[in-house]
Amino acid sequence: MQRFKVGELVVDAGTPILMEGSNSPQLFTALHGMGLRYKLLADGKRQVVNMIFPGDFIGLQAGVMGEMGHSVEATTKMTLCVFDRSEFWSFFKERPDRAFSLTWLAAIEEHFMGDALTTIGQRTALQAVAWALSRLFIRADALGMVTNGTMKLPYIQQDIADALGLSLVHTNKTLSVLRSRQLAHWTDGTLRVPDLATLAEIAMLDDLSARKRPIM
Amino acid sequence: MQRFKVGELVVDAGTPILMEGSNSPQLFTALHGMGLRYKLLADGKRQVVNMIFPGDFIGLQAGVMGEMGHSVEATTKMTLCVFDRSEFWSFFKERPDRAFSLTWLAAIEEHFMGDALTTIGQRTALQAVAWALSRLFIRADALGMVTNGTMKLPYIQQDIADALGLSLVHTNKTLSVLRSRQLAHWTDGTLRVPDLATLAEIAMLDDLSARKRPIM
DNA sequence: CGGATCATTGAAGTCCCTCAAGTCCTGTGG
DNA sequence: CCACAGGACTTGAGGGACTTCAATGATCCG
Repeated sequence: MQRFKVGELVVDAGTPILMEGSNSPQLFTALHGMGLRYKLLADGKRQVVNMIFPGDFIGLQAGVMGEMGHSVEATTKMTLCVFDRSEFWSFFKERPDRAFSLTWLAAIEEHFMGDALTTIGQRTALQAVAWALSRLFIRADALGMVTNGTMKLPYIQQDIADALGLSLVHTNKTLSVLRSRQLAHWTDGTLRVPDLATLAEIAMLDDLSARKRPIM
Repeated sequence: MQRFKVGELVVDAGTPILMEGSNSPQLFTALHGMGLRYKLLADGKRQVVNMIFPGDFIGLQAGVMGEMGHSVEATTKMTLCVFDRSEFWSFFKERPDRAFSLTWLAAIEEHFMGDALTTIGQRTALQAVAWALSRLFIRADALGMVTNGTMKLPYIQQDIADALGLSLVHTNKTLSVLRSRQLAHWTDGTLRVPDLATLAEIAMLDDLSARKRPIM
């Protein structure tokens, strides 16, 4: 990958990285920090499409379709590995193994979004929040970001609300239910999950293992 | 592609094609007919993830991850082009251009699902139904399946309801609103859209053009 | 100290869901 | 040929999960 790497980029929390509809000349891999993918509607409503963890590839749609379907923003300070979009094609020709990995990543993303769709469409608020926290926790655990059953979760309640299609108020109340049931304590940017099995059961999550991901 | 093509398959309406969690040895491209991608929840709820049109590739997730994230079912009689999953990798090595197309398709799918997520999460029932019908109509138009402002739409109301996370009853009532406003008449498997611009405006759809798609 | 952001809580309202009938159509079998 | 069952669509009524409105407290910062 070094051949295609242009450099590294460090951005502050809150920095926009890619804009929906844009055709960025640069693609990224998140090295440190966390971010947010989201779409904005004409009336100002926001749908959070996904959370970005270290290792995530950013800009696949721009690379292959020439246009992003969502915006990307840093939630914490992030450092990004920068690639040149113009090298994208030669990448496919010269490194079929890496091209395969890229497609794999795209498939994982599609898989996740089908799951998210099911959550928003079919799960209740309690199930949905439990689902979101479970997924985040499992993902973080696979990355070694969990110690003593706790992890850094640097988002605000509005982010989760926008991810689940719920109002901020109801998200808050739902979180407090999970807290009172001793299933998930998320305060001050730290999430503690004492009983993942029960949380996942509420979420109707059938697979507690993290999906294997290729790294770009 | 002929090299990888194993044969053709004709299935009746209602036939399951791929199952969630399965690792099918075969991948498909839809040649004729229409289908449905969906996920089932433990409590029996169903989320329709996408509608399948002629030209759609089926089984990418199985091809690359070894496991489908959703089930696929034929809604009408379908004829499928069958590929061998075991050839998938050599495909990437020998035909980087086609591999690129495949990734492109995956990106399009991801793009669509982000849009769908936004619909279910943020749009009202009326906007959501308008969005769904607009998308279907635009997609069909791009495939030449629209004549005189009408197209075949061989789904039932429950399918759309499950796609939008709405109840059947409310979907029905919302459809009748669009009908009374002369914006979309969908009866007997035929959809007529006399005023796409207005329908799309209700849906807060900003792009009336169909996305260019590579064919596998 | 004023302003901004975020979390929290109570109260009122509404969009949508569930329940319940009833119609229409098709296919099936006596 | 008619009775019956099943599936899809339709419509009304009531209830509930969630939204919106509103106010408060906590924390941080220039």
